[in-house]
Amino acid sequence: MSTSRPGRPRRVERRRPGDTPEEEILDAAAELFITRGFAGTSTRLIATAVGIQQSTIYHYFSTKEEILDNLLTRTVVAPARLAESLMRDPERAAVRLYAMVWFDCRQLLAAQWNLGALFNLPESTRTKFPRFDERREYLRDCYRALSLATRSESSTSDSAQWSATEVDIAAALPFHFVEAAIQIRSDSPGRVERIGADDLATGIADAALRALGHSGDLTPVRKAARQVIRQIED
Amino acid sequence: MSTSRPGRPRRVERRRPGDTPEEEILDAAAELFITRGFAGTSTRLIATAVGIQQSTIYHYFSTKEEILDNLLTRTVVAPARLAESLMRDPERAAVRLYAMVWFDCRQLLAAQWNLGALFNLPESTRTKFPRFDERREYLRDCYRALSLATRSESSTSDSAQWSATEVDIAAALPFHFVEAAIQIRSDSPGRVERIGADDLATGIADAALRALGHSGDLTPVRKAARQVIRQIED
DNA sequence: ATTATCTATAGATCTATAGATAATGC
DNA sequence: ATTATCTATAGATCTATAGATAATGC
Repeated sequence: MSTSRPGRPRRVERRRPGDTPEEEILDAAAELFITRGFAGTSTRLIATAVGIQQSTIYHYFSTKEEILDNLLTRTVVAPARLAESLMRDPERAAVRLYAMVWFDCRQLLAAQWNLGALFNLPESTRTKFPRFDERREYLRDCYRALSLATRSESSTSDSAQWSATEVDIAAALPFHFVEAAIQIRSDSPGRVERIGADDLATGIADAALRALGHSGDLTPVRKAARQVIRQIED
Repeated sequence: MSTSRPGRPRRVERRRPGDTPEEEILDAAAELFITRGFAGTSTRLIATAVGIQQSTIYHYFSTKEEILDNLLTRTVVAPARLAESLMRDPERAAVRLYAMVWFDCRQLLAAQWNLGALFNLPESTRTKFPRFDERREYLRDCYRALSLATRSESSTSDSAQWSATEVDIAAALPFHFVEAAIQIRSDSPGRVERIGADDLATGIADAALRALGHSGDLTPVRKAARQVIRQIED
């Protein structure tokens, strides 16, 4: 097994994680798109961060947009896959919603880069990335469906009656609470490191259930949710 | 009172809201920065949207960054002013927190453009805008302080004990729930129009209190919060 | 005289393409 | 022969400046 491969050697040794040049480029692009934006990151800057020449990028990606497309899609694939499983799971809605919020927050908080910040780039929302858009919309629908079901479950034991509008709004919120993880990580990365991705994800998932009117002790829901995730991951 | 002012006339008639050229430029820049990002918006594009030549912008702003600085600062001034008043107010913390969340969400949802989306531009977070950074940090601190105080108030009547970490995380969330208003508005502007800024702000403020463990009927808090805002606004 | 606008442009980018070069592998 | 990289560059931007011009106002 030789360490060297065919092709002209680089002038600079490799400095980025990733087994292939594609991975190295995506890693550098992720860091730069997040900190400087898409339009604010030149292909030359990405190349320099990888340690290759600007034009070498085009051996692997045919446009700059294709790089962003790759990054956007990979951040949304795992959450959407989990969501699919959860929609078929027989558990209570509260547990499934909790599992989804917790899993997605955890991924966003623990990944090497704060990839969720890419969702907020203006360039991501111009419907140039249909794969990403489709998966993200599906995710939003799952969040809404499970939120509505969770609300129904707890409305029986709840003292206060909610209006249709109140329910409609509350059902839209858990999806956006997940984005709070992204914001917290970009606003104060120190806090994330101090608290840890697991506990922070737990806090956000707790908040999602409470916002839907689930009062009282959440310990059983937390336990059941982790159990569900463990089952699905195997 | 003559309608025409000194100086060479424009080749195109005015098409933007705003009494001064500065306001016209800021209005166009807001729309474009939000939809295409800062680096993705050229000064030529802003000028075209206003109906002036590219270089005319530099008669009013000395750099492109100065335009963004203006927009960022103006979105954070009113919330910070309200926060200052609320920190001195004798009302219960829950009511003051509710008032702050409701007011800020409402402003973000009802303004002409979704200016809050500017916070998420990567260019906004590079500490190039000290006025904005300082006011935003102050706002975050106020949110945290009122959230902690709210939690203390309700912990006496609450069945479940919260750990220090749980309280720490929960206290950070209401600030980010306000950002959910921004996300909802950029993701689905139709929903905002259908529901209305007032009701959506109410739903988010409700969620903030519930996330802090405030269970039960929120009607009295809502009423008191609007009362507090009305007092301060006069 | 003062002002707001215009025209023109310098110098610095930036994306993507064309084609040369230096390795491996058969 | 195949491949990954390199060098070079065309053509299209983009920001900011210099200086001309067409109004008002004294």
